[in-house]
Amino acid sequence: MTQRYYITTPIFYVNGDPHIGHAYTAVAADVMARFRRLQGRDVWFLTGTDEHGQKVEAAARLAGLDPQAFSDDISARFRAMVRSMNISHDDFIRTTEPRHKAACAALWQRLEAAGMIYLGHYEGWYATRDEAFYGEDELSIGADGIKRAPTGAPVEWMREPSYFFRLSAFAERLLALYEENQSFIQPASSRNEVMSFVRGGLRDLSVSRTSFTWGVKVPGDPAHVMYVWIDALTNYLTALGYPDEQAERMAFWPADVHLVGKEITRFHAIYWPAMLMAAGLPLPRHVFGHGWWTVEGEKMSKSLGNALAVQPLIDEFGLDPLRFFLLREMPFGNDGDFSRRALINRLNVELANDLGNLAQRTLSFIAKNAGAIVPVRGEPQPADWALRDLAAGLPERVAAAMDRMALQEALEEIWKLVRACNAYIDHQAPWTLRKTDPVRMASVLRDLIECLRVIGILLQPFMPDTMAKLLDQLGVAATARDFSALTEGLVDNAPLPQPSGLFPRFVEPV
RNA sequence: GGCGGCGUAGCUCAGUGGUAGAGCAGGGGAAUCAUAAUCCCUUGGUCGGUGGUUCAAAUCCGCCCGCCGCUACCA
Repeated sequence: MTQRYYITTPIFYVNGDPHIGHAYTAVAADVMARFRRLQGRDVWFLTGTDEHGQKVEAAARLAGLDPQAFSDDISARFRAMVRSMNISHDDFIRTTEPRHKAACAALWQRLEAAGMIYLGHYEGWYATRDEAFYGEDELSIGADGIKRAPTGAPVEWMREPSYFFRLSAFAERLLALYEENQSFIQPASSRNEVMSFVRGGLRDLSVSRTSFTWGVKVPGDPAHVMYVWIDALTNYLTALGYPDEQAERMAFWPADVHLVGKEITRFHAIYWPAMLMAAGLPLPRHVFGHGWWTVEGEKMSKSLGNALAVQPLIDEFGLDPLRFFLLREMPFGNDGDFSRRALINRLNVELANDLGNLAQRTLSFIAKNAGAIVPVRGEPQPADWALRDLAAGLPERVAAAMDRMALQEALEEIWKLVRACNAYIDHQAPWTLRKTDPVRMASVLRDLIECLRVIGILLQPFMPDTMAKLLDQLGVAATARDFSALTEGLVDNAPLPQPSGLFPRFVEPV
C-alpha cells in the first residue's frame, strides 16, 4: 500500500491582504508536499482561508461590504497568491463553505455527546463601542479613573453565556503525548514553551460567543456562534470529508504535519489534540511552528506598513529564486531577515554563480565540443569516485534532513555537491583534455551531467519550473524525474538540446 | 516576577568533554570551458564575563552581564 502523507498550512485569516509571511508558510508546505510525492507517497496538501469572527465582521463593515462578499474578495486574493507562488495544494478550503459548517457542527455534537462541552459564562472587560473583550494587561486607567481599552473605548466587566470545552481535563494526557512523541511539537523551543504552559495547568476553553454572529451556529442554540477554536481547527478534518468517516479522503487522517506559524503553535499543540482526544479521533503526528521574517531588520507590521507583497518580488526576481531564498536563508524554525541585499546575494552567488553557471559551462561545453550528445564514461579515476560517492549518498542525506523538516540543511547538502562539481570541472579541465585525451574528456563531462541530473531531481520541490528546464536540457524523460529514477542514469549518446541559462545574474538597475 | 532559550571569525550560523569550523565578506594566486562566473591558498576568534569540576571545557556546574521568547481567548 502506498504510504499516505497529509500536510496542511494554517487557514489564512482574511482580515488583511496576503504578504510574504503567508507565502513563506505556503512554500514550505509545498516543498514538503512535492518532496513526498517524488518519494512516491500519496499526498494530500491542504491550504485555505479562515473567514469568520468579529474582526472580519468589523473589517467588512469598514469596507462597506457584507462579511460574505468581503471574505470572497480577500479569500480570492489568497488564492491568487498561492497560485502565483506555484503551490501544489490539492484542496483550498474556506471556512464559510457548507461542508465546513457541517463538519464543525458534527464535531461539536460529538464533543457534546461525550460530555466535553457545557454551558457557562465568559467574563471579561468588554468595550461596547469596540464590541470586543480585552485582557486586564491591555487596559489603562485614565485621569478620570475610567478603565479604557487601547482604542480609548471605556470598558466594563461583562458576563456573557458561553459554551466551554473541558480542556482542563486533558493536561496530563497532553503531557504524556509530548513525552511519548518527542517530535510532536517542533522545533524544540516551541515544545519547551508548550510543555511549560501545560504544566502550569489548563483552564476550560470558551468555545462560543453571543456577542457577534459571523460564524458557525452552535447546534441547538442559534444564539451562539462557535468561537475561533473549533471553527478554525476543524478545517483539517473538513477537507477530508468529515463527518463522513467512510469518505475516501478520511484515509489521510491523521495529518502527518500541521505546518503553522509559531504564534499559533500552542493552539495546534494543545487545543487541537485535546479536542481530538475528546472526540475519540486520532491525533496529528507533528505540529511544526516556523519562524517569522523581519523586513530589512524591522518587524513586519501594519503600523509600519512594511508587509511585503508577493507579486512585485516575483516580478523583479523570479518565482523560483524567491522560493529558494525563503527556504535557504534561515534554518527552518528560526526567525530571519528578508533584505534586498541578502536576496540578491543568494541569487547571484548560489543560483547564478554556483548552480546556473555550472550547468551552463558544462552543457555548453558538451554542445560545442562533445557533439551535443550524452558523453560516454571511460575508466574511472579516484577523483571520479569521490564525486560519484558524494552524489550517490546525497538523496539519503537530503531525505534525512527533510524528515526533520530541516529544509535549509537539505539545500546545504545539495550545494555541497554543486560546489564539488565546480571544483571537479576545474581540476579535470575538460578544455585541456579536449586536445590531449578526448575519451577522458567525455568521461568527465558525463560524470558532471549525472551530478546535475541528481541535483535537478532533488531540487524540483524547491524550484519546480527551473528544475524542469534543467532536466529538459539534460534530456531526462518526464517519466524519469521522481526519486525512484535517481539511480537510473542518462542514456549514452542520447542527443541533448541547446542549453540556455537557468538563473540570470541580478544586476541592480541603475 | 516565574519558566525557557541565546551570546563562537566583520556577517549568518554549525560544533554539547579531547589540539577552534562552514558559507558569505576581506587578501593573494591560478585558470580561461562558462552567466567576469570558477578553482586553490589565505587573514581573522582570550568560543559574553567570572569561579569551579576534570588529566582535559566552547562543550558540565555556580554566579554575573546582555539580548530574546513564553506566561491562554490575539488566527
